[in-house]
Amino acid sequence: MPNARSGLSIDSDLITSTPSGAGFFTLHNPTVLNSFPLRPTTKCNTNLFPIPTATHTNTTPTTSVMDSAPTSSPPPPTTILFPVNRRCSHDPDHQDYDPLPSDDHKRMVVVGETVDFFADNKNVVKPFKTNVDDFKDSSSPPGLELNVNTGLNLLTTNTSSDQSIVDDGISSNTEDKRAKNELVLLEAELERMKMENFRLRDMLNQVTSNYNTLQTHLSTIMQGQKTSEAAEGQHDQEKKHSGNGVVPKQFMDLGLAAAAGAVDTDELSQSSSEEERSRSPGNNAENGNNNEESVVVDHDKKGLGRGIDEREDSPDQGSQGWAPNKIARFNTSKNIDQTEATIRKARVSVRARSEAPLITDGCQWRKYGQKMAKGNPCPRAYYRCTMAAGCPVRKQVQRCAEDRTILITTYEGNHNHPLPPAAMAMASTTSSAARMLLSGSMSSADGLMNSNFLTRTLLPCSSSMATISASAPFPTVTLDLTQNPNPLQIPRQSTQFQLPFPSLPQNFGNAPAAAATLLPQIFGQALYNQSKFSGLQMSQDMESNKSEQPVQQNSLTDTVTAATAAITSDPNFTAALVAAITSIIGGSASHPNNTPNSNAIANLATTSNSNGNLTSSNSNSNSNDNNKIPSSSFTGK
DNA sequence: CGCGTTTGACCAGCGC
DNA sequence: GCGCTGGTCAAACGCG
Repeated sequence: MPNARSGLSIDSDLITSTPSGAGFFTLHNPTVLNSFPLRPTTKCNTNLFPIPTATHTNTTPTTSVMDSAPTSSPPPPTTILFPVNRRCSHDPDHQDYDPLPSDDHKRMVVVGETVDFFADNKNVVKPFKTNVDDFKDSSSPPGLELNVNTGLNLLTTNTSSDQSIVDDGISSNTEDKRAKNELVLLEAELERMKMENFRLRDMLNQVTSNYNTLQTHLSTIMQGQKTSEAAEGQHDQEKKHSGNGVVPKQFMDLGLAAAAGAVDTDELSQSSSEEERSRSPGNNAENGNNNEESVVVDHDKKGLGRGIDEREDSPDQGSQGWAPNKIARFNTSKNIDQTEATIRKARVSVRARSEAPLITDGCQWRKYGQKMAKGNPCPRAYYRCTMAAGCPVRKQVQRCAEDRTILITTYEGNHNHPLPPAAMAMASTTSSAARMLLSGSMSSADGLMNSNFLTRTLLPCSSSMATISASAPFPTVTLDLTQNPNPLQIPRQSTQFQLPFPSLPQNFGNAPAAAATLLPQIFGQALYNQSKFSGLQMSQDMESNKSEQPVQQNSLTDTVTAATAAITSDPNFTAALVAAITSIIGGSASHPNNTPNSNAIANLATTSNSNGNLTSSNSNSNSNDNNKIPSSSFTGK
């Protein structure tokens, strides 16, 4: 079980970054992460309804807080903490705990009692009463009268000890009035805060309600998609049996399932039908001229029967005794695997100028093979993710034939485990690319509409930073971080569009590996947004047929549209991006050893597995005899 | 000794 | 059907 160890503890791996086995979690740069404008931040503001600090500050050290929570750390102080009841009940036990001078205490208690009392009488406040006579107004509502009386009684009671000091009538009255005014103001302020809290609470409830509604709506959409998938799958099967397979449709169906990420029992019928096809050599043979179909079916076979599950449990290796459970596991996991297999078809290729044998992407990889690829004297190395057992993610690393300083890393698949922040970038890139491309295939048979649509909507600028190919056999997103687009890549692409980061390339020369590490984060988010957007667009299209909550859907789509368009077209985004990268690069240059940035850069620049196999260990291994090459072919320059 | 890499072999798809 | 090619496997090997 080669993955057993590496899958144990992500955290420890993250921190310690094992020197061997390509453990290189290096992008722990808070500056970059924080300055990255698209990084989603989910804050849970627990202080949504704060209590006025003024009142609170005055009362914090009183016995009321201590009495309320004598042993444990006090919770965020609220009006509840004020011991109104205790004081009112004159509990003698708590008198002893009062450390305050009597005067201070009086004031505390007055405020506290009033506050607490108002908590139970929210709707009876006249916030700005300043005249004592108003409190004595007999026409006041009962609640208010209660308030007034309470305040007065408390004040009277608690100031009784001061009678000896303030004995004369006029000054006493003046002081009284002033105190009452103060009290009333405080009450009014408190009430205002309460009302504000109520409003905020309402807003929160509304937001939550909207969120739940949208979630339900999304589920409904997914359900509808799955239903249509099943129908389409059956339709395709019929067509295939009649010798008229519809290749894009087949791809679309799987892509839809993949994009939806839905794994439900509802898919069982469809999955089984597809599985029948994939397991039926007759059908495959009949459609042998259909390359796309073959790819899909074969991939299913490999991913399900051999590729993924076998990697987890190695049924052919005999020692695990997996075979008896094979059918059961096949059935239970086939939906997931099918989705996964489809996602795996989409690839993200990152071209970066780097002397390092690998670009740092935050994941742990284990090399499992190396081969010579046709047309490239440099061998291609195959890696699989070892952060979790059975993670289906693979990557291929190969130097560009034309310019061996360019490292081409191709990612495939979705991680099935939590990822560190540094790895989230590439993971989101790959998964988003897969979803985007597959959803693009869904939106139109050739994927052109989606690409063009996204180009218009999200990518108003133009550069040669990234290209997306929806062409067969695998839809591929190529992120070119080398500023010079690969001349070999572009002609192959049937459709392409570019992501706008015009200011970045000049920085890459200074720290290509850093750029190669950071950029996937950016692209990943961009692609993620595009994916979401395209998905929403698709959902909207589907929903428009159903006429179900069109306003809400439009609203959501518009919101996303506006947000993504603003983000991607906003020059501030590019500026922030440049600043982030510059901070890394600059930090590296000026602080070679100490700063986190420099650590990141150091790791980025020297990143490799312990063996540095791509550069130094010859990598002339080559299973195909007709592809053998000199051992120095993979050493970059 | 454990773990990761190396590397020859194997398998399957695809084109001719 | 055959050969080419890409992808993967797994025993051997090396390193710490």
